[in-house]
Amino acid sequence: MAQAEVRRRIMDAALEVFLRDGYVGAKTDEIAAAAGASKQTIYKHFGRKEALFEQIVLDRLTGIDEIFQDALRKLAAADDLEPTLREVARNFVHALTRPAHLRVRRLVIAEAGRFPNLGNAYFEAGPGRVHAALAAAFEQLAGRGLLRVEDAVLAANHFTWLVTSIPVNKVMFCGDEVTFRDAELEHYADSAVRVFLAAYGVRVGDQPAGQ
Amino acid sequence: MAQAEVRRRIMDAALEVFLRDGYVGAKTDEIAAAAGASKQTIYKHFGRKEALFEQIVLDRLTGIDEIFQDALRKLAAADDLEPTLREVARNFVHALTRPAHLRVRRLVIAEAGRFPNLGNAYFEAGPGRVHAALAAAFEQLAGRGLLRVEDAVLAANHFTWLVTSIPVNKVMFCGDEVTFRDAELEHYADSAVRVFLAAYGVRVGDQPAGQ
DNA sequence: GAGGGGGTGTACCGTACGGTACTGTACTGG
DNA sequence: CCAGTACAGTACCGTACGGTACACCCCCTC
Repeated sequence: MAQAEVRRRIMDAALEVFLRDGYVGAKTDEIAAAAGASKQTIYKHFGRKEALFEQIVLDRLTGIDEIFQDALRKLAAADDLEPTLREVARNFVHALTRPAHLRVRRLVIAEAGRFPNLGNAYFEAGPGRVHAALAAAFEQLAGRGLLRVEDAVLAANHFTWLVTSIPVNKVMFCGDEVTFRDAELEHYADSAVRVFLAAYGVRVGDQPAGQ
Repeated sequence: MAQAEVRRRIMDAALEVFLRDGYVGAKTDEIAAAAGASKQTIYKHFGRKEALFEQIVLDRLTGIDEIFQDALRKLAAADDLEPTLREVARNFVHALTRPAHLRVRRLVIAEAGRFPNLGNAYFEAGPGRVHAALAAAFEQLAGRGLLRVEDAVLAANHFTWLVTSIPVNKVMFCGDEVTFRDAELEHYADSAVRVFLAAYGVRVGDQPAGQ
């Protein structure tokens, strides 16, 4: 039963070629060569180039957010907010700046015009889910008087983009060879948390859970 | 002397086709048809498809930041910080969410792998320049005791991404048919300013220009 | 009114790519 | 030992695209 293994080899090779050349620029012959497979086999498994592309991108989407779910559960239950939030932020920035993630992000953006449903699916499974989970955590924290949050989803957006925008946008334009040192990423995370808490944290003198 | 006019017609048509189909997907025949020009003329003017593409993108870069320069000069000299900052933010978010800008942004990101110099040039001429100008304004404001800013470039990044990230990222993934109502955009701008000032504004009881 | 620069239209060339057909082969189960 | 299946390899088809060549045209200038 080597079927699954061949299929995986094809998908891995195809992902690499699609990431490098884009959907139109990728050649099925090259994918076959890179996979060490026959073009015939590819078409047996996936039917059309489009289907292969969609399968691959969708495949990369499953479980994007699971990495954060436990961190966010911990966050919602945290008593010591600032260090926990800082940990979440560092978590975020490290995970989201991994080349494996950013290259897919670039590819999806690039092909969002040709595959609108893929763009939507990516946004839904990625930022959408993360924002929702983060907003839920913020609401719990607000309920416990540890955060002053009026619009939790907005706050989740602010947090996420504060943490990740600088490195992510740089890579979007300047390619994958841009890398960041850990200290740099953590500086982004920490300063984002500082800004976030200045706006949404409770300060001495505030009423416990007021808006 | 219709030379310049034909050239412009070609560039306009080519931009449209490139934006719709990407670099590889765009067909020179189609560009010629859309421009009402002959393919021969295109190749007389630009030589190769790559050169045409680069010219067009570079052409869209000139003067990106000029829109903001006067607003930022006004900001640096402002006495009443919050409303001025809010005006700048609304300015930003309206300008950057114009389809004409976002589609080019998507295109550049999409082709950053194939044209690395274009990605760099875009980042330099766009976000780079804006961040630099904004940072200069923040430093002046900090010098006048109206802002508490340690790292002005970081603060400029925070401001910019706080203001624009939500709509910009949505469009990146979900295509150009996503539009925003003015009220929505201004809500993003205002809430971004609120967060920014909570972190970087001076509060009663702060020493005049302290860190 | 001859000449030339800049343009259009079209036919064309070479190549390359998505997708298919065909052959041969290794493995697997009965 | 046989049948079936999944695969590699390769040749192939049709089409399409980047780029060029050629014929013709308009307009301006001397």
